[in-house]
Amino acid sequence: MRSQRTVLIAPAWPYANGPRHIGHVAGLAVPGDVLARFERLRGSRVLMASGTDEHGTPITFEADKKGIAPKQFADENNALIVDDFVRLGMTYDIFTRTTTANHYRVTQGLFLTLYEKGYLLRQKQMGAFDPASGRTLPDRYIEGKCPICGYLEARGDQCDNCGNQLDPIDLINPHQRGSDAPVEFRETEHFFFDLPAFGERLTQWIESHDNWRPNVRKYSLEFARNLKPRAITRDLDWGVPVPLPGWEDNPNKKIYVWFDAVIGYLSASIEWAVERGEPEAWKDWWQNDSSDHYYTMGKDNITFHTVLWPAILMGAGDRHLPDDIVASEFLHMEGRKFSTSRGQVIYVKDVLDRYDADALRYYLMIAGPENQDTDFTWSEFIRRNNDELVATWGNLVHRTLVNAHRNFGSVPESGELTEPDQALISEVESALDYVAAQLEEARFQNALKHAMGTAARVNVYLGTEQPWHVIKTDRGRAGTVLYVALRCVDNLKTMLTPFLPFSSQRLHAMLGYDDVIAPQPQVKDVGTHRIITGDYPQEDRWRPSQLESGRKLSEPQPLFKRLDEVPEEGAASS
RNA sequence: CGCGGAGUGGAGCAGCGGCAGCUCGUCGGGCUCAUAACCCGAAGGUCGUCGGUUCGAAUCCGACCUCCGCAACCA
Repeated sequence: MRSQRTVLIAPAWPYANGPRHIGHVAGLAVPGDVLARFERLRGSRVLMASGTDEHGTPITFEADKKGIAPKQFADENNALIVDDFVRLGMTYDIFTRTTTANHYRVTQGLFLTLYEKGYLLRQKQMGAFDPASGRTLPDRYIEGKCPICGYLEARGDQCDNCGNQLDPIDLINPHQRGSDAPVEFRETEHFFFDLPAFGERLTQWIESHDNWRPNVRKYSLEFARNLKPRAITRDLDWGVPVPLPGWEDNPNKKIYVWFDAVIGYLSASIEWAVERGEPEAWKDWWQNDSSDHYYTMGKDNITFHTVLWPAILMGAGDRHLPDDIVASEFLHMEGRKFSTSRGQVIYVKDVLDRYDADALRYYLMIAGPENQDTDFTWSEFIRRNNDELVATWGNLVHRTLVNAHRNFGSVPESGELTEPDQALISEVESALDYVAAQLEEARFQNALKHAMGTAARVNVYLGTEQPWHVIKTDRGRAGTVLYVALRCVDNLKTMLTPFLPFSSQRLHAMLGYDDVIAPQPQVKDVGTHRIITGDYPQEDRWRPSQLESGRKLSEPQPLFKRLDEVPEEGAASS
């Protein structure tokens, strides 16, 4: 009897400044969904909560360029991202937004708690402003002549020519990026979060997590060793209002986007609980020592989840800290880093318009940047699909089902099992345990490779036993071989369901089952906004197949499509 | 000397102290139930460079070279 785990899956919040490319979903969304599906399949109580991150200067900047309000810009991008994620089969229990009343309330509540406990410091600093709007200008939105090397287009934070770190106020002739608009420097007052107050606790806490990937651990420790108070308010008209007298009504003071974005994990959990009519249910995850919290993200987001967010949680008190930080590296395309500004992008939508979600999910999990930066190429995508997904797994399923369906129409009776029969079954069944152990540690590639390798073993078994020959002379034995193969396929289906939910559900039906093994998310309108949610079964089915003889098999259809065309490079770029 | 990651057969990756592995590709063979799919065998690497520790190093240590990331907004 396995004890039920209570698991929070917290994929990083995509920024609503445009559609998502495949690098985004490789790091945060797909790994999170694989974990969530796996945990639900083994009966864990799962809450997967995320949403779009919609505040901050870049949103206002992009909205201004398009001549629309920030909220409208965020609305449009949220809709695009929601669409991508639903098509990818991301089973969020809730995927919401940072522009909801609930999120504002939770963020302001945490702000006030930290304020009352004395963790927020007021400090004056020099800030850069756009004189026209009064908004903060982030360093990288300022350009000017480098005071060190004289390069004309040095950015406020760094000179791309000489590589020196700069302060925007030192630039000669500073102006706003992409225009001649002037930059104004003036004194401004902000709240700073007293991170140094948590330095020691953070260091100890990080050191205690030897299960984290080494780069996450080392990088975070280094960061935690050198903490400075960090601004959590900005001069901006777009964001969560600062909940203090004199600030609340100031149209140009808002909470800094990084602070409100990480709070989303908690606020979304609360929204989910309220939405389902159990307003206290979020506490089972957040005020429960024995729950497990997995955060999935790209490597550039590590310190937000290992230092800043934990510090906020420590400051607030009585909230569960992250348990595992599943940070991926970066995905490049055709040798170059993805870059929206350079048009070097493949959007999720463009892939899904042409290929099945499972093909993309497979590629991202088997060849994605789990341990190091990897390079996405179309030819490799096609090859992985054809040589691995179609040839190994798809073909095993198809040849097994075709033989069984054609000759028996249902799961055949099993005669006495030979030693090879039993050896194969036990090998496949032990793969269930191995894959589970790997997934528990977020070692996706190991898990998936092992499952695929096991599928190859079943192909060898069929090649050796040759039921299509044996049936001419010994129908009983042929039936037994196919029974063994079907049971193995059934087990492999279980292992692969977290990775390949769409095809696994179809296979499930072909094997004669009529229930849902791989549920899919839905979009729900909750009045003020739309969320991704779903009703996902959570029962322990990560167990050896009990496939019974006589179960009717339906007409087998190929699980995956073989792809012939290699698209031209950049075909999906825009 | 800012900090952290990574450099392994043609391609993509795993291994991280004990004869160098996997998938694909290539070559040869087998099979033909299956989406020209499946199976067997072979060739191919002095594991970025140089030095050190060790009975023994891809694996530990040092130096160097190359690539990537870094406090928000391209994950």
